[in-house]
Amino acid sequence: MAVGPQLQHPGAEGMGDAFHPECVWRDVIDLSSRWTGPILHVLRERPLRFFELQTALEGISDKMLSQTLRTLVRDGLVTRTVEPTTPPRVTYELTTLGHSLADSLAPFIAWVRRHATDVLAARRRHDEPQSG
Amino acid sequence: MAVGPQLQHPGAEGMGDAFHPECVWRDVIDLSSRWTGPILHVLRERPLRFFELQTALEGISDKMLSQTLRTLVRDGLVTRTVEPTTPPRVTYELTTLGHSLADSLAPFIAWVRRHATDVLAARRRHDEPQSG
DNA sequence: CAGCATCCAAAAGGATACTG
DNA sequence: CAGTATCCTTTTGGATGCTG
Repeated sequence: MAVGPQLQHPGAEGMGDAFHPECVWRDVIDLSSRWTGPILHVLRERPLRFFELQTALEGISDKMLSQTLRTLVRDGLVTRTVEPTTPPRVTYELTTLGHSLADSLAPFIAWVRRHATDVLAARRRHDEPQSG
Repeated sequence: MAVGPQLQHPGAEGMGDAFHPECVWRDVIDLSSRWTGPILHVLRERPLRFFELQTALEGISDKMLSQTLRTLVRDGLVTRTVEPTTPPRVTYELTTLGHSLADSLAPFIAWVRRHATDVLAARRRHDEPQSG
């Protein structure tokens, strides 16, 4: 997704850097990763420990959870806090930046909740044989 | 991303169907596809022809453009109109549903515009060697 | 509990060539 | 112009086994 200036009408010269490959949103926040969105979303409510995230995100593997969390930490969206107990207790929490991102995703999530059935219905309609 | 009811606090029994695999947003609207978001976004301004989309979306291949558009049409988010001229003139346009989706994505896009530098800076800070 | 390493299967997606 | 078909590389991400 473009992160450049607002799109001029396509075809015009004014496209500017709106859609340069480097500006595609994927390079900034990788929503294309299966779990980035869900993790940001569950962390909105409160900080969570590793195993709590794993529970909340039914089906995520260790690998993907820690991998996605590492990216989020690296990008300044989530903090990782270790209490050096035995066993260790590691807590993940949204930063201010992460919160603002998660908030910006809320309308989209609400849209999916509200319109999932519409999309599914359209898909069914499209796929069913055009019999007379 | 969950499309179920609002998340209860994770770990509680009330998780309901919030994160069932079937409810992950990817199954409803595939934002994880590299081009779904960008296409929806450029179509917000006005209907576009195939080659106009290709121009606006610098770098997209024929294959990915037609493939992504087909999915969008199938899901009732975009209409495809063919004028049977020679050569044919095919126009893509957001449906009402598609517009509401694109609108719901706007805050996220605005966030990326505003905070891309923050993320990039955090990433640089994280990656640079922890020298003294 | 909180992970990392390795291996492997599946999906995404670009390049190229061809069609009505 | 507006695609489709095929090939092939890259990326994603699950499974399994091991560690402090």
